[in-house]
Amino acid sequence: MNLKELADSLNLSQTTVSRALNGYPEVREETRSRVMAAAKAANYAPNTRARRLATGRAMTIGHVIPLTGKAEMVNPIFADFLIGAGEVYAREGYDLLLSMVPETDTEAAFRQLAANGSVDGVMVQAPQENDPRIALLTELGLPFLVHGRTGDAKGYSWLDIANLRAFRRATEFLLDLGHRRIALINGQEGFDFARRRRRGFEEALAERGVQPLAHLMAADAMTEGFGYLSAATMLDGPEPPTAFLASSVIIAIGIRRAAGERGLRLGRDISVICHDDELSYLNNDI
Amino acid sequence: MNLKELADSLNLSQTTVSRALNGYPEVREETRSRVMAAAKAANYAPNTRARRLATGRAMTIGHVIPLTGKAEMVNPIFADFLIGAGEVYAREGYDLLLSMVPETDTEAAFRQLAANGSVDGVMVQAPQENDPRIALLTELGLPFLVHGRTGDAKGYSWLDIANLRAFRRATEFLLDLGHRRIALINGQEGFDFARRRRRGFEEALAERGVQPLAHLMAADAMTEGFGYLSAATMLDGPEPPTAFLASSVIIAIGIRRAAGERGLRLGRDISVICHDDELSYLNNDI
DNA sequence: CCCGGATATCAAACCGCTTTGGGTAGTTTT
DNA sequence: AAAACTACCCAAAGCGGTTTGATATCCGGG
Repeated sequence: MNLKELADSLNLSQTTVSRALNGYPEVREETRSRVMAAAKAANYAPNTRARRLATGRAMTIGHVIPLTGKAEMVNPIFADFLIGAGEVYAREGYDLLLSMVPETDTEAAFRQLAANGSVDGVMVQAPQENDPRIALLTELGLPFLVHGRTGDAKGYSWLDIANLRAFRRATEFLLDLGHRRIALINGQEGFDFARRRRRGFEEALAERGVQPLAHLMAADAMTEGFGYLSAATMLDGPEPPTAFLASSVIIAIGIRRAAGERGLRLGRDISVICHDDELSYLNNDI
Repeated sequence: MNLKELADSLNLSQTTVSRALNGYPEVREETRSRVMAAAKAANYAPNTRARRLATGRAMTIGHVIPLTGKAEMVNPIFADFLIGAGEVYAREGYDLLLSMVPETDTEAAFRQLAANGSVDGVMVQAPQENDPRIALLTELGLPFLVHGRTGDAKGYSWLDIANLRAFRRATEFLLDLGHRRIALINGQEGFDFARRRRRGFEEALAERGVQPLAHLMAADAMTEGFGYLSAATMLDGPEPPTAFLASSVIIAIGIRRAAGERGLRLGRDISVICHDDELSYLNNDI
């Protein structure tokens, strides 16, 4: 059933039926309800492809996921973000287009999206310092929103959390508990969020006159293995940490493994604070 | 730059340009290369919306993710599957449309997709016994592929792994090692894969004349907390297991936590085999 | 009674591509 | 030399909606 057939069956023009369905005012209420009823009865839904061509809007937001060897973009936090974004889009009548491309092809992918008009805008996740995607998208005129920020965060829209403050406060909390050898196991430094977190950590230490120890700071893709190896090395070292600050619950699980192997119990022998610890399948409260 | 402009600039008809770009034979090689060059120079990409309307194909596969309270569909295995599917689609020129809907709205979502033609087909994940989605999609005539299977697995296309055999073999392996009290911590029984896994487990036990113990079997959404609580209960019980079979690495992490708290070391004091243990950020080899 | 202004509806243009159904040379058959 | 192909190219008709620019009717004001 398409618009023409529906209109014919009602002895109305396509114009009127279209307007009735889309809530335009220039149609009598009685006519509108007749149309609505007929549409519902016929199980009519406007063809998305036609509507998109006619309106010039794709009603779709693109997420371009660069596939690197590293796990960063496939990590569970990003997956959760994706789900949340999808929910919001759906609520507003937008679709979510997921585009998986080898990292080296991201630029081509964006150019493609901009040229072929299959999305109205894109989400940019995990920006690096001076992320080339921002300049590219600006040049292409393809609307975008950055999840995170970079540089002076000027000239584009972004949404972010207070990474620096979160880590400063967490560090202060550990310092208040008396810890002096605090380890930071962070995400890859290339990412803005990781740098902000480190700054927060360092600022808090500096404020209390505590020297940050290079051997108690690690940064890499946030995997369990990385958390484990880093923690193991630190714990076996000459000046082992008494507390850990982890950038992800996945890292924290690795820390727990390393600690456990050494007979250390979290919360008793050693303190761990971890960020991004709310994953549906990794509940943090049992 | 659209097709008309490109054609005009080349003094050719839209027909010829379109055919040249799409590799049709009725166009001279010289003309084709001229067109190709001009298209590249002008950075021309056919408008997706128009192309989709004209061809009647959406060039898009839909994944409808029901949002339940439970974590099942958001679990990392599904996320990994999504990434993999997206890669394949991209390779074939297809997009991946992600649709997050409250579980109660799945039927409406599928009807919508079928009526408005925004996808050419959909992927159905984690089927339950006699999954209503299969009947619905068949009725709607919307092509679909089931990841997993259910019932007699007849009358539709599916792809699946050998769940039953994997768990039978894993169980046999543990039996060979001398284990007799083996625990199974499984996914929700509503899902076909979980039932198959249990069958494999039970068949292996039966073959060796070992009684399956009800208190050593648990099934629920595969979270870390569930793995932890189940393992803790079992280990503290009167007949604790000497080995665990886990349906997911997430569950296994919970088992490890419970074991660790009780001074048990995996691989030394207790054996654990887990399925779906290959997640990029949860490397299993360190 | 005529005119201006709502109100409700319609025919047709348009979005940008694909595809159908010719047409025109030039070449080969008969 | 006419008939039958072939190789290339084109105009125009879709695809199924939205939107523009009329048209027809009715009503109140001057």
